[in-house]
Amino acid sequence: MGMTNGKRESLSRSDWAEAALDALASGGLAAVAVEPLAKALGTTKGSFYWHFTDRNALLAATLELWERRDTERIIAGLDDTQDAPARLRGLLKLAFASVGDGSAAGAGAVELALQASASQRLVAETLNRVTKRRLEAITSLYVELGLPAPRARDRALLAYTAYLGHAQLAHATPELLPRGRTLTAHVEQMVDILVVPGSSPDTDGSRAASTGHARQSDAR
Amino acid sequence: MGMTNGKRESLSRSDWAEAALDALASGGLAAVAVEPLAKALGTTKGSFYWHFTDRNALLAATLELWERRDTERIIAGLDDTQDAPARLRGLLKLAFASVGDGSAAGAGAVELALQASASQRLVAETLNRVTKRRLEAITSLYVELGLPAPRARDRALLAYTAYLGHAQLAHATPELLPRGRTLTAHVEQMVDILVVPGSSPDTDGSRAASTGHARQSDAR
DNA sequence: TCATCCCCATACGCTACCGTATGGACAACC
DNA sequence: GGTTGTCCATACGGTAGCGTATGGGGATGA
Repeated sequence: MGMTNGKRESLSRSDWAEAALDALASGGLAAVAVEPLAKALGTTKGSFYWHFTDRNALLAATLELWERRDTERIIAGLDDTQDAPARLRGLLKLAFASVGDGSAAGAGAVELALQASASQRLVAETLNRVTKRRLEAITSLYVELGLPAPRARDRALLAYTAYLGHAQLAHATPELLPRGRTLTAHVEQMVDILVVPGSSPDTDGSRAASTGHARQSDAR
Repeated sequence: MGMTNGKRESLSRSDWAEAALDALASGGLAAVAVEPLAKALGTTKGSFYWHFTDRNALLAATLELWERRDTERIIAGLDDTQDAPARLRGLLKLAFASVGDGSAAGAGAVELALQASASQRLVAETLNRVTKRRLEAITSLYVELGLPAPRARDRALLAYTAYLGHAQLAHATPELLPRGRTLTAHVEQMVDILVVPGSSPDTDGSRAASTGHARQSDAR
């Protein structure tokens, strides 16, 4: 009971949830299906319906797993040792970069799948919680930057909105995004535009941040 | 042959495509299914398989219908009588607004459905064409604003990215978006940030727009 | 050694959808 | 008024997935 190691012993509830999360990331919500997952795990439905009552139960477990990890991730992503502008820049750059450089399914795959299936109540609810949490985190960073609360909220919305759209583009039409160095330059530029502090453009010089976007020179 | 009026005569190919487009907008790609559509049209599969060889053929017709309309729409959306900044602002505001004020499925419903199903080759291809076309249109507007080509492209990407993300938010988690007047204000602000020309912050005074972002126009 | 319980395999029925086959209703035309 | 062609209804077989039922293997404890 509670063996979380995955040799080839008997499967556990979380093994199924893990596999379901993978399937969700790569095949969308429809891929979270009992029989295909059983095949992928090298077992049969018999196993599944012992651990779960329902496909819906699996879905719930999967969503919870994702939500928990995401919450941890967002907390870990905020490096307390830096000041507000650096943290904001870092967070945004990390988010935009994690989307997937153009080829393989990046970190945002799950959220895109969920976004697409927001008609499901369970999905909609977790999505709401996660999005709310993220928006609050970004908003508070903008507040630390000196923006008044409502404006900070607006900026956070814009930033998150850009993140979502970027993930969409990277997933659906990667050919239309720049690649390689040009991509990172583009991300850098977006972050620049999204961050623009109210007054001081660069508080500390310690950060080598905004590498050399200055001119966006490279014509490629 | 070619009767496009929709009394209760015999159905035509485009009747099916039309219905499929509706289904696509409201129920996603999975809703473009023969038997359900037949039920919705008050007929049976027999009719469908007379007009189409395949479900795939229906999909192709539906995508083509959408693409054609979208192309017309984007052309119509660009009002030639105005100058570049006004056209850009108008286009963006129209796009952001058409997303759906928060309740019913707005104009962007189809694209979101397609975005979610970009694994399908047919979908990916049309999506590519449409996105490419849109990006080019936005880019050329930024060029008219005086930006050099590569920067214009970057700004266009950011703007389109914001549009996509906004549509996502409006569709999946509308509760997290402001509503009513606050929403329009937010859109206005986003457009302000997205438009910021390289040099002249406000070419024409006719626009009462830019609510108050006045400063923080990036030096450079 | 035998009973018990955990974990899984197999077989079954059910639903939803695809695509095919076939036969008609109905109008147009000769 | 029979023929032809258009358009649709119905019936059939096939696949994929859900959920249930039932039985069995294997460890564990008495």
